[in-house]
Amino acid sequence: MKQTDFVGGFAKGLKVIEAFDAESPRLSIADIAVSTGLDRATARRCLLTLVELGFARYDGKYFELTPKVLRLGHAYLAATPLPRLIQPLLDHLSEDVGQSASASVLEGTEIVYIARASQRRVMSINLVPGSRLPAWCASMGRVLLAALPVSEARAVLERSTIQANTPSTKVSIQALLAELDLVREQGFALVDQELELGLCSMAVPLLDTRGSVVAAVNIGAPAVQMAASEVRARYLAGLRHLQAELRPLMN
Amino acid sequence: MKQTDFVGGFAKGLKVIEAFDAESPRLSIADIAVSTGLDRATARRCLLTLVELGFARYDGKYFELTPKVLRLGHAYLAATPLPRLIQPLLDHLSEDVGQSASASVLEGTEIVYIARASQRRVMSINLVPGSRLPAWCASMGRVLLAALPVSEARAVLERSTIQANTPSTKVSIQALLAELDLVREQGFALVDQELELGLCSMAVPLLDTRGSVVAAVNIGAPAVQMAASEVRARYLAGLRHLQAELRPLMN
DNA sequence: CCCTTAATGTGCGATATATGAACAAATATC
DNA sequence: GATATTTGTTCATATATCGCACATTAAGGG
Repeated sequence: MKQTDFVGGFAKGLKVIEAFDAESPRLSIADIAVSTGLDRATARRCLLTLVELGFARYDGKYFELTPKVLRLGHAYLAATPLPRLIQPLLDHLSEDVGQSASASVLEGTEIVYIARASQRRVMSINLVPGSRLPAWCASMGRVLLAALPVSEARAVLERSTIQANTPSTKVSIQALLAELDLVREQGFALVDQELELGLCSMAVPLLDTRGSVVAAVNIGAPAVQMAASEVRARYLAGLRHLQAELRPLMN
Repeated sequence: MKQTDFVGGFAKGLKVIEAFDAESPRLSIADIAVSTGLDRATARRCLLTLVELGFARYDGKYFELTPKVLRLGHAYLAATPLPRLIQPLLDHLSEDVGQSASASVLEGTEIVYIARASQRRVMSINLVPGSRLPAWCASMGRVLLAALPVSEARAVLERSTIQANTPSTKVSIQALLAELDLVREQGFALVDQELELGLCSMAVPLLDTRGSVVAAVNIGAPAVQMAASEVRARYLAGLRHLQAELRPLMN
């Protein structure tokens, strides 16, 4: 790529949008300049541009994003075949088994939810398309990591911030790599309360017609109601069925 | 705003992202140039920038967005207090009544979903935060329009593309304005199969501590199970309760 | 209340970007 | 298979942006 094929102002503006998060929903010009590393003047121009376009509001002191930015994320969901194809299958599966079902893809060290059919909430946090979880401790993350060459999977794990969320959490890279071997061998991942107490989740990979892993799908169940072995017995068939249904549609 | 306080390259790049939608998930450089009105050279530079940043992929012919763009929309959901405050209340309400509950805000002529707790699917389309519906025919849209000065509400209606979705759909601006008067008077909107056959939905406005309408919340029910009058009898109290719970939190 | 410190706004030269035309390459049409 | 048409890429140049330094305003402290 040539130097002239890159629009710096665009890249900087996107960094500004990404600077807004839960810890800092309202940001001043100086805040943005610090967190993005941009010059204050540049940050200010990007912010005023966002305001002008209706993506942000300004009260003279602080900027905040408007719901219009959801348009951008939605452009992906509306435009990409995979989320649209998966959604009805997830709905069906979720209703069949009476538990929440989700689909996600790998993005760096995290999984990104691209579709979800939710039943009663089990997890402490609400998941919607666009939500992210660390790959190493999520069932779909394990499935997606297992699909990578071992060296790449290891590289992702080494870049991840690994910490024990519960007493059961596997935290050593060695243990996680061994787990990925197991996942690869059996064709599914079962995570029993490693992410959150009371949550047991099982995932399988989704393949396209060429056999490449394009996403993962999972079912989450309250661990108080059933043991991990029961989760496997009850939900594996449904997941495999969805896997088989989707495959011919993806090419 | 001064001329120099606007970053053209940023604005053009955002237009490029918005150019992707369900009808055109994969776009060539020329496609983008046409749909955005940008010069082909400029469109190309924006697209290559997106690829460089990981927001898009390029196979040498067509561009498509990657899940990374969900980051942008999610920046709003994570950063804005309203969606985060409403979500647990919606979960609770939804579970109580056994129907889906949602919250949305007005954006031009459309409502944008900012939070949702879904039960079994009633509507034909899947709704997630970021989804949009025309305001004039949705219960939350009616509530949000009713909160505007009449002249503004009329202006929005006149800009809207109004069409009969079902035999019950109110399509005349006059009828819709009368409906808004009723909504304003009774403090809620009840839409009985005007958007989609078999769907009945009721909404109330959400106010902040100063009494301004900041969003709307609704419950959707299958019309085959219950008449509109029953929807009102069963769900109004729950909606009002949520309304009262949220108000002191919004300032 | 004044002084200090920090944050925001502004003008300007250096630098990077947008433009449209020209060319090359690939498709479509006949 | 030759021609027309669309598409992608490159280039020179006019133009807009960037980042710095300075001016201005607001905030905090004694």
